[in-house]
Amino acid sequence: MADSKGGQAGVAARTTMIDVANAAGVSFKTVSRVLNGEAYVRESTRGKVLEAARSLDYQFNHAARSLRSGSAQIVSLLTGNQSRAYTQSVHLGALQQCQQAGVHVVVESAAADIEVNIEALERSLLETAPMGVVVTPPLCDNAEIIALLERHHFRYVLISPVAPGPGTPHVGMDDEAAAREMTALLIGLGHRQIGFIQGDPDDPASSLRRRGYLSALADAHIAAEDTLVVSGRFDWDSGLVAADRLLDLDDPPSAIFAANDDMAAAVIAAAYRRDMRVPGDLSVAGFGDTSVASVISPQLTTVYQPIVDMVSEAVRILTGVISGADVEVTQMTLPYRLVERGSTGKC
Amino acid sequence: MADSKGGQAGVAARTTMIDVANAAGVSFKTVSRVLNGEAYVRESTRGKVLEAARSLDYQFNHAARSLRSGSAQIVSLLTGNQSRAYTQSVHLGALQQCQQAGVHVVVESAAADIEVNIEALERSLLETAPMGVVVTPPLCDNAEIIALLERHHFRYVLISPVAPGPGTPHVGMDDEAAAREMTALLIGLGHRQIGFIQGDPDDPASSLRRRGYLSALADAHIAAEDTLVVSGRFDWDSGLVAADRLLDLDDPPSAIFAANDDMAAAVIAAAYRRDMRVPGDLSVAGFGDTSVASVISPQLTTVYQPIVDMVSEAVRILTGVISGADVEVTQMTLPYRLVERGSTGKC
DNA sequence: CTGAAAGCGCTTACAG
DNA sequence: CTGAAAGCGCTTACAG
Repeated sequence: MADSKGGQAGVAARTTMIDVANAAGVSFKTVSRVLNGEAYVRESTRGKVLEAARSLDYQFNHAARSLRSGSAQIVSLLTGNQSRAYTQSVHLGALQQCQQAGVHVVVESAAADIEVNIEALERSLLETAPMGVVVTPPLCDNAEIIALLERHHFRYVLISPVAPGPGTPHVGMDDEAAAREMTALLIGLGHRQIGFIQGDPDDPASSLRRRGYLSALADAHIAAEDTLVVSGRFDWDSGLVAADRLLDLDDPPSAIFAANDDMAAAVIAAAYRRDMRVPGDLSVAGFGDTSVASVISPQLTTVYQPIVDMVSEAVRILTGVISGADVEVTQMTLPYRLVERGSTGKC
Repeated sequence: MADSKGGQAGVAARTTMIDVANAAGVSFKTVSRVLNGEAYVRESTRGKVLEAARSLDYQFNHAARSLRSGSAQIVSLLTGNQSRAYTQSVHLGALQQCQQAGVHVVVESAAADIEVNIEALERSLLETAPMGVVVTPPLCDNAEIIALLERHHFRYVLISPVAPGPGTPHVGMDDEAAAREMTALLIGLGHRQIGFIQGDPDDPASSLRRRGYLSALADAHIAAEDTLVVSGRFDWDSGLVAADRLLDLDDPPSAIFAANDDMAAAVIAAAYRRDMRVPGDLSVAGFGDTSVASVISPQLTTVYQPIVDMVSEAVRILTGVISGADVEVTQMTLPYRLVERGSTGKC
């Protein structure tokens, strides 16, 4: 009775900018300004609006925005030449979060030969006018791409960059710590002669993992031997070649740690071809916990890498203009996890 | 000069329902009716509107609809317990198409024990009120689920059902023909003693593939032997057991065709454990062309199954109310493709 | 079977 | 730094 305005009793009407404006004592236009991160809003006003939005549990209406603004919000996904499993995970993470934010995903895949395509990329980005760009490995460590993004003032978040500049928004995991921990696990099993297969020697992620490997050896006072570190290119074939190099050594390793699962799978294949048993004669560890890890024999001991979540968080940073926090969090390190399966055993 | 109405020259204004209405000579409300598939529209009117929409290349504005109607459009994804790779592909296909249609995806995963969960599923579906439901294997052949969907008049599309009722909307591929062709490939390589590893014997998809296998044998006048068909459960472990059963036969097969890639990977593992070479001593073929197929040694000869596309098409059927066609296409068979890699060779 | 009016929740200019 | 007005393209009742 007290409230005789329209609206059905019991049905909570959606909270709109107008409600937030009333609660904050400003016009709804000001609410719009704050929520869109526009300049020229007094700091105290901004605080009141954010506080009101939070206490009313205000949900932004993306449909209304895109109807009025006449253009869909877009997040661009810059992907390089990773494995199929990796790329699928990246797409999934982006799509999941974007659909929730009412944002569209546009995939810009850059081939290996960046130099040739950088102009096409620039044109496409300018045309698409994304509200943000997610840059995945190995592109996230490409100075030319970062420079391009900076030049045009695109907002962006890097996934798993090795050397992000100070303040550069990024989401990743601690590759070095993960590799160190995995190496320590092997050492704990009694292995002293541990081989490491990296990706391209100058691949950023790969070098972090190698660093972790070396530091675990140092921690255990095991001398690192150059011959025990060989290079692949992250694919299965190169992993096979690398494994053979290690197993052909005069003093071959009793355990091999590969910088990704595909190469680790190849190590197991190489062992079988030599009638070596895994883990009886050779322990094998991978990195990534991709789907291959659980469908090879024996199943692979590896590091779970939260790719879907990393990309998801990156999109959240890009799309989440309304954050309660005073300082927006734009750098995150997500937890990894060691997954011990059948491919590793005591020495 | 002739057109002095507002709007910037050169910038094509978006085509709206009003434009379509003018072109068709009806009110825009009628256009809305037609495009939403409402009843009570004269057939001739419907035709005119559809024709006008097509010739003007009208694009429906989802933002406007959800703003006005106050609720997001939702497609539900009913997924059972398939492999991780399969599920990821399903999600990807749905998300890709839904984002384009401005529709949200809600995932309803049903555990193996349907009976227990059917009520929860019903409640959730009623609450979500999706505009359509995509049902993936093995749920797509569950009579109880179909009955539930029919009872509440949900629109739905089945993915790869084995025995869809007449007129039941579904998207799939010809599993039987694919299996027949793969078996014929093995026969063409000189194999006569060919083992087959199915999933659960009563799994619908599995039985189609077995049928294809048997019919290829018949085509080649090769007598089928019961001992050469063994059952797994689609996972790696069961594939290993099944492979051992086949290889332990007095007259073991020279080739083994597994009903999915995971089990085929296990066959290769089983062969290595016996010091058999693949394909030298044993040819192995899989089904699916999932990511594992290219990261095992040797790489797997298999059947490419377009899961992402199948789900994508299913969503398109569910969301695409405006179809130019007079009769809406709700049944599709997508092409498969044999992928010959290193795991098969001459006998 | 078809139509005229109102309004969903925002952003876009424009004005102070 | 802040606000009042108009309108994006549809759907919802309601009326014929």
